[in-house]
Amino acid sequence: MSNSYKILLVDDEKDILEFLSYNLRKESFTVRTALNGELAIEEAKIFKPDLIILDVMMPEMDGITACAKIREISDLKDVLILFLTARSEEYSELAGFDAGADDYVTKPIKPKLLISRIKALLKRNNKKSSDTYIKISDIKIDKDKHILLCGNEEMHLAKKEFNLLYYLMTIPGRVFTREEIISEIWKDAVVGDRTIDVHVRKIREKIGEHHIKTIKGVGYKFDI
Amino acid sequence: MSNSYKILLVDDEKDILEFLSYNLRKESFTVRTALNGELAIEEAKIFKPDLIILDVMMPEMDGITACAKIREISDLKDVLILFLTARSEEYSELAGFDAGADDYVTKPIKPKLLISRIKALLKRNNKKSSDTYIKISDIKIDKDKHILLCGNEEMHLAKKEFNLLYYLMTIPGRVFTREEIISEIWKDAVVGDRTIDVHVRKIREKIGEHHIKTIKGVGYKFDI
DNA sequence: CGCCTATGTTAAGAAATTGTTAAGTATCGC
DNA sequence: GCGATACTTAACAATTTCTTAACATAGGCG
Repeated sequence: MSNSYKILLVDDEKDILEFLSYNLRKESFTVRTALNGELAIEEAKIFKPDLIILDVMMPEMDGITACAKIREISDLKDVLILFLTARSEEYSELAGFDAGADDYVTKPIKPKLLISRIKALLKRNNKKSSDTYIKISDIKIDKDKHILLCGNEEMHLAKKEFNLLYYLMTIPGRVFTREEIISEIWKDAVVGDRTIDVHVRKIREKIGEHHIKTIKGVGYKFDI
Repeated sequence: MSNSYKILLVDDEKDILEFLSYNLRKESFTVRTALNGELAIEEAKIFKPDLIILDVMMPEMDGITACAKIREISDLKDVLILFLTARSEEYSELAGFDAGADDYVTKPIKPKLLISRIKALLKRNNKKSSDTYIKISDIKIDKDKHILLCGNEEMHLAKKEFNLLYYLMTIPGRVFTREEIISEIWKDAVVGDRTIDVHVRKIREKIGEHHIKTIKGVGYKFDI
C-alpha cells in the first residue's frame, strides 16, 4: 500500500518522460504523462493526480502558465505541483513559487533525489490535511507545533494541559463531562478526583479565567 | 586560475584518451587517464578529480558500474561524472542518470562541444545547489554538500547530528516525536533512550542552545 | 444557618522525562 | 591495522510534569 499515489508527469521531451516514468514506477507510483501544458490540464481533470511534475520550459504552454491554470480549477487547486527547472533558469524558482508550486527540483535530475523530494512532499501534505490548528477569538492553538498563542504572547503548556485545552477547543461551547475528559486524556489510567481541577486551574492561570467554564455537576467547556 | 580543475579520463581506447587529453590540456585542465573502470576508481581515490569522464562501453567494468561504485565512495560521491556514449546506445542515457551521472555526451566526440559541456558542468556545480538547502535565520544547511553555516562560521556536524538537524529543519516549528526521529534517522535499528538526547546536546553545543526546543513528553522542534 | 456536595486552591513529593558525563564500542580513512 | 572520529550506552543528575492530599470555598436546600 505504501505508494498508491498518482503522479502526472509533464515534459516535452519523451526521453525524460520515459526516464522518470521508469524510476517512479519502480517506486510503485501510478504514473501518467503529458507532452505539454494543455494536455496536462485535460489529463489532470480526469486522472486527478496527487502530484503533478511540470517542466518549466515547454513549447506551447510553459510550466508556470500551466501551473497557474491548474490552480484555477477548483478540483485541482490542492494538487501538489513540483517544477523541473534547468539550473540556469534562476528566475523560475521565484516565478514558480509565485505561481503556486510546492517544490522544485533542478536538472539534471537525479532520480533518488527526486523521489525523496516527492515522498517528502506527499508526506508533508498528508499531515497538513489533518488540521491541527484551532483559532478561537484571541486563542490560537497548534498541535503540530505545540504552540499556544494567547493574543500575541506564546504560552507554554505541559503535555496534559495542552491536550486537555486542545480537546475542549475542538468543539467550543460544548460541555465535556469529566468521564469524557478522563477517557480522552488519561485513556485507561485511573486518577483521583482533583486531578482534572488542578490541570484546569493551571490552564486558567495561563490563558485567563473566563475561557474555561465550569458547569457544576456536568463538566467543563471552552468559551470565548 | 581559470582552469585548475582536475579531470580523470576513462576509456579503453588509447587513441581517444590521447585525443581528449590533448584537447583538455589545451584548455589548461589537469588531466589524468585510466584504461578501465577498476583503475579509474583507484586513480580517483588518489587524484580526487573534479570531474570524471567515463566511457560507457568498456571491457572489465563498464562505465555505469564504475559510476555506481564511485558514488558509493563517500569521498567521491560529489564528484561530477560525465558519460561518453555511442549514439546507438540509447539505453545508456537512462541507466547512466540512474547510476548518478551528471551529464552525457554522445560519440563521435566534438572537442569544442565536449569542452563547453564540461565548463557548464563545472560552473553549475560551483553554484550552491538549492535543492537540499534550508536557511532559517542565521542557520544555513546544505544536505548535498554536508555543510552547516552558523552565521558565517562553518560548523562541522557528524553524520547523525547533521541528519537529525536537517530533519528537524525540514519543517521548522513542527514538533517531531522521538518515534518519528528514530524511524527517520535510525531506520529500523534499535537504539537506547538517551541516544537522541546525546546527539541533541552535541548539536546545541555547536549551533546554540535556543534553536532546538524540547517539548517534554512530546519531542523536539527546531525554532528560530 | 447548618449540612451536603461539587469544585477550587495550594504545596509537597512522586513519577516521568530529559540532560550530562564519561567510558566503551564501532567505524572510517589512511 | 592503527589512530582518530563517531556513535551508543549506562549511570546518575537535573528538571519538569503530574498527582495527591488536605483544606478552602461556593452554592443549593431544608
